Amino acid sequence: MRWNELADQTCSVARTVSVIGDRWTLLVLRDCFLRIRRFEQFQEKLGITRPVLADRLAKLVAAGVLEKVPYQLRPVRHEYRLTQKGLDLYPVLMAIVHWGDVYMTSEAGRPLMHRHKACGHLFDPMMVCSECRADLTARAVTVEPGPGVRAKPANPPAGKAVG
Amino acid sequence: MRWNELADQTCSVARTVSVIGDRWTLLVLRDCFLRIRRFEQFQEKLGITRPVLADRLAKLVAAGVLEKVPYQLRPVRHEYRLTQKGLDLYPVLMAIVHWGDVYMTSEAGRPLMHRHKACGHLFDPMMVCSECRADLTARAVTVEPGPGVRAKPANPPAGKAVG
DNA sequence: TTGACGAGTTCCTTTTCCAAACCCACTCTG
DNA sequence: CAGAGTGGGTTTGGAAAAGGAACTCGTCAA
Repeated sequence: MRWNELADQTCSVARTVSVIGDRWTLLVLRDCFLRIRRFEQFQEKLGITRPVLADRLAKLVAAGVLEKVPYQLRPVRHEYRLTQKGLDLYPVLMAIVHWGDVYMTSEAGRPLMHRHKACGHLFDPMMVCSECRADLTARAVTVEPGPGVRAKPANPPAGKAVG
Repeated sequence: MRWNELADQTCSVARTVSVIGDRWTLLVLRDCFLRIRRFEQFQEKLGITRPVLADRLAKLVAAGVLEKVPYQLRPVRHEYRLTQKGLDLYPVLMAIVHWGDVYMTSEAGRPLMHRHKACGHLFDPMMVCSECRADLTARAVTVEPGPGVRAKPANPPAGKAVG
């Protein structure tokens, strides 16, 4: 299966992975959330090669995750900003950061802390059920087919998730 | 930067990406959460080639995300199960699924629905602040250096996240 | 008119990935 | 007990992607 076939699958994970399922793309997005916006900044901070960076940025723009905004004319220069679609990837990035903080941190401790402006506290991200707001775990969830199940269901018709 | 250098970075995203930042790995994990456990099942459901599947499973086992458990002897056969470390990737997968449901779903609707056993409702996953339990957005969070900032800080010393 | 800057391209080498086929231990069937 | 079947992988080359360094293209400033 090639990258472009992924997007055609009847599975939200496959479709999302077709956009962000690449190591460099995820690192570029991390930097976007840390307010990096310009080609040279990305290149220096990431240590990514220029051709790969140009390719990833173009793909993210094509996917509607970033937009290219001119910040000066003569010569025209652009910066890359997260769109709302891109901002909505925040939970994905935060979930990744949190897992890394828990399982991949050196003895020195986590490299970055997060503070919630609204309540003022340092916090960890938590995933909860939208209906009852209880903490979510894999074992507490079952899956059911939705209206979009069709053709080649990469997902099974039904069943518990994990056991 | 090569894959193995990623894990050495002072950044939880980079470290996590060194484990799961690969399209096949994410799809394998998706299937793990859907209770797929055996080599042949993964291979058939994913359409992944055998060498790549063997490689990804071995890496996930090495990373402690999956464990190889014998389910029969003579001939000995193993299945791959999520460890606690692997189960804790659930928020990452759910965040990915949710974003795909919102932005990548065809007109037919989402392919899979999730039901929370505890409350009985179909739900969406939400990310909230562990301290005040309010919904989290990128704009509501600032980052600060933690104790693990050192050497080559791939993260800036401080600053708001997005604005 | 030479340099510098920002944002990319081009070109070539090295890795990594993929597809099909092959292998191996063991069991079952005739 | 020969041959086929099963589960779980390797081996082997060709295709795609990543890495590295240099080059291009407007524009301005010295």
